Amino acid sequence: MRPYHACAVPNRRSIPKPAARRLSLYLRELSSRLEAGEETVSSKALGRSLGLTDAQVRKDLALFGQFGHPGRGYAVGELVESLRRIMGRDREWTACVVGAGNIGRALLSYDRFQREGFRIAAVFDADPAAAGKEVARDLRVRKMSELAAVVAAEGISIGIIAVPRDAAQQVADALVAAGVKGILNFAPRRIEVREGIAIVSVDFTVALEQIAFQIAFGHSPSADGDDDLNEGPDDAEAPTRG
Amino acid sequence: MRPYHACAVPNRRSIPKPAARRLSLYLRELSSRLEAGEETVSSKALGRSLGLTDAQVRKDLALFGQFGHPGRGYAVGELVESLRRIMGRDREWTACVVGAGNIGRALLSYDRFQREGFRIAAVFDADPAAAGKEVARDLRVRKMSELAAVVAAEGISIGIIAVPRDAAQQVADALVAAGVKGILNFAPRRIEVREGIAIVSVDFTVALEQIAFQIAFGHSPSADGDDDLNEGPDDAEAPTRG
DNA sequence: CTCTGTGAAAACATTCACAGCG
DNA sequence: CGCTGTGAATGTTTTCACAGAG
Repeated sequence: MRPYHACAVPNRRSIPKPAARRLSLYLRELSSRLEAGEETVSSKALGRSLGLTDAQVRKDLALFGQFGHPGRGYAVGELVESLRRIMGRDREWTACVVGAGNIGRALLSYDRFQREGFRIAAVFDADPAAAGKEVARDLRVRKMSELAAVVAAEGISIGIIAVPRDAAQQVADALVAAGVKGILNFAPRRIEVREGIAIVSVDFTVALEQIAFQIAFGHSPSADGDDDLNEGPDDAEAPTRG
Repeated sequence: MRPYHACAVPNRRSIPKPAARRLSLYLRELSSRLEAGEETVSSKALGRSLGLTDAQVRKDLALFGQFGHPGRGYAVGELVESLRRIMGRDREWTACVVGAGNIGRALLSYDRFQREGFRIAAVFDADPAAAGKEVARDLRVRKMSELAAVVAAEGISIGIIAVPRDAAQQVADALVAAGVKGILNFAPRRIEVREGIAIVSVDFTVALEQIAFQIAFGHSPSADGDDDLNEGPDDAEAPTRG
């Protein structure tokens, strides 16, 4: 009896960064197929949907255990469950948004977060004039001075930065001091955090600029006519601080 | 006399994808230093600001020509100008947003696009009830049926997809048919376009999921305590279509 | 015969380390 | 000296190709 569907995390280290990003894609595609009633899927079919080779899919999944059934493929339900556990998606995450401007408010209205198990429990803004305003379903803007207390009280583990560039690092420091374990940054600059804090950045201007570059330069960077799905938001990890 | 500050594009191919992403970071940092009045900068200083090694910075810049002055560093003004030209940032780009929901509206209000030379000239929405509404400074929502005509009339070369998942591919096809050369996609799915069309995706849920994974897994993917700035939005290039 | 898991090979990207310019 | 540009060395990720399970 081999341990099919067994160990969730064999080595617990050395997950290639690109593979980590693709995990999200696998989970999404698999969830979609599960909903559609599919019971099994081959690495080839999965790869095709996502623009990846079958070998890539198998290597990635094999990082976490033996999920496949030779000759048959992967059991969709099983795999979804395993991936959810591996990625920490089997629990609810509580987050807060800092910055009640355009981006902050758009994120608060973004249903998908809620639906996917990311609950936004609080909004903060530095502008005293904004404090107290109801900015989304039963969420009032709070003062920055309340940050630490609210993070603790609500059990917030993820902070979302939606403030202007020049305030971003300061806000990040405050979030970390308040006890969050990860930060999603929308400000257009690099954020430094001490080791052990997860940080991922999403930068609209860089994204647009990449398009401009590709058009102006007349090529997809590297790999000419090749297909190429390059998943994953900008993420930054920096030790030189703290 | 060696051709300093000469050739803008030597090989015009084989720009490593990660390098292409870092170009945006260089330009941003350099612009900031230019504004601050700095005249020269070394690869080491530049790298330090961005969490990169000096060698990396030099390699990246050397892809496009000889910009540095041995013993002195890089002339900030010169380099900014060159990078802007290389990245196509020396001209204005005209874009349109499809989808007047939360994300679409937030993007329309995002001043930075305008300031950086990306002009959003039109908004479209499939909902007939939305048509005609003024959704941002002098921009009224247009019907999807007007897409092709408006793209042509306004000289729109970039389309921004801010519609729900299930409509995204269809919208992408319409944009390409209308003549845009690049697409920025905010819908949570992979978009396929024919070769020659630039596509970059930004996926909020994947971003959050990466944070959850890092926290749940208790590691930064690969490279343990190492510093690591991984710039760049998800981008997708797919040939298998059209 | 289909499809996985996985070593071995290839491709790709980063860092090192140094010659050479100013 | 300080600093660039770059070949050579190292490290990382992807692809290949095949043994073995069902």
